[in-house]
Amino acid sequence: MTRTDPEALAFAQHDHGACAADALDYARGVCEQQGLRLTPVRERVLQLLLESHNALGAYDLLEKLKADGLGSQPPVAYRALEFLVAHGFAHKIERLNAFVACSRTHSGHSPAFMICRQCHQVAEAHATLASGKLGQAAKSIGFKIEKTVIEAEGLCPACQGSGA
Amino acid sequence: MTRTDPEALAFAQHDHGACAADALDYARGVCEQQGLRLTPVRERVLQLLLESHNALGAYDLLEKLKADGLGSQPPVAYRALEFLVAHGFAHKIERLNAFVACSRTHSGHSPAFMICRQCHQVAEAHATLASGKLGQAAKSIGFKIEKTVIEAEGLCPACQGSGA
DNA sequence: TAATGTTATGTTATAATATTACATCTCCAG
DNA sequence: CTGGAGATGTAATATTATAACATAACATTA
Ligand SMILES: [Zn+2]
Ligand SMILES: [Zn+2]
Ligand SMILES: [Zn+2]
Ligand SMILES: [Zn+2]
Repeated sequence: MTRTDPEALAFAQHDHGACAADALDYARGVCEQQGLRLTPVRERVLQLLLESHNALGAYDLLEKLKADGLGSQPPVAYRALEFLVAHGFAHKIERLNAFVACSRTHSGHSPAFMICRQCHQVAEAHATLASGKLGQAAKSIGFKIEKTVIEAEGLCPACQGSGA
Repeated sequence: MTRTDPEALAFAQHDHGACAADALDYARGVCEQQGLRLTPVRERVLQLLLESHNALGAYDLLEKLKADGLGSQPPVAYRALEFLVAHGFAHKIERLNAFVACSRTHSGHSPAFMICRQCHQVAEAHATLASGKLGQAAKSIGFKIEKTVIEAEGLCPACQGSGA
């Protein structure tokens, strides 16, 4: 339940076992508090997402669920993802049509992502779009922003070193 | 070839006939200058995108191409779109898996979009992500941004009025 | 002009992503 | 218990996208 909240964790050296365990504990705690049901399928999908900082497609997850004896048809994966995304435990990366576990503790945050095109890791940062250039443009013309997709693609520090 | 460059044109009242005609002329000029081939299929797809400020899916376009006797299989549409996107005459809206014509004159710009969830119009603005919060985070951790996806979803001014 | 290489198009097939619809099961409130 | 709500299982299908290969159009130059 008590998690640190660094920017771009995925590209920093860190104890990922603890990183994943903390995130899972945090999700369990939030669900308990809010009366949400972190069912076996949902929890397993979150665990799978937490295994790395890479984005996983619904069908990648589905294969692993199947291996666990937990449903093998697309809706099983999509429904679990829908729950996780709706409650902020995971995010969809639109650029990749794939999903990552959330690495933050705030609920109701608007995340931004850095996607490494080489190692495919995805780091999450917090974006305050409303304050940026687009936010200003939106305000000035009267567009009411409800949700944002902010994804940067490029090379992570490690991959820049290794002859990219 | 000489186009004005307002922010969020789609949500402002404007002479859309001229808007589309100018964009097409502009694309023709750029192609001539740069030795790019704006072939019939490519030009037709651009025209179709320019007919409105709504995003069109590849299969929407394909139907219209078929009606024109211009190829009816997915690769025809996807290849034309690939050309248009590569040269900055169109953009993909990742959130919608659909495409819009570019409404700007700069080449090499990094666009941002406002998508109205009600009327489905898409307005383009110019985003300088590198200068915003995410840009700072990227710089501080050494992530090298090559491309950005910035899309805001919400309600345009007109749709806020009409009981949304 | 004819030969050649290159780019664009046409076409078939298939992959990858996502949703609809409906039957069944589980859990809890009453 | 029993009814209702939410979650899961499953089949079928829709939507988006690409791979692979054949042909056509166009340019260069012999
Ligand atoms: Zn980690
Ligand atoms: Zn990387
Ligand atoms: Zn217009
Ligand atoms: Zn609108």
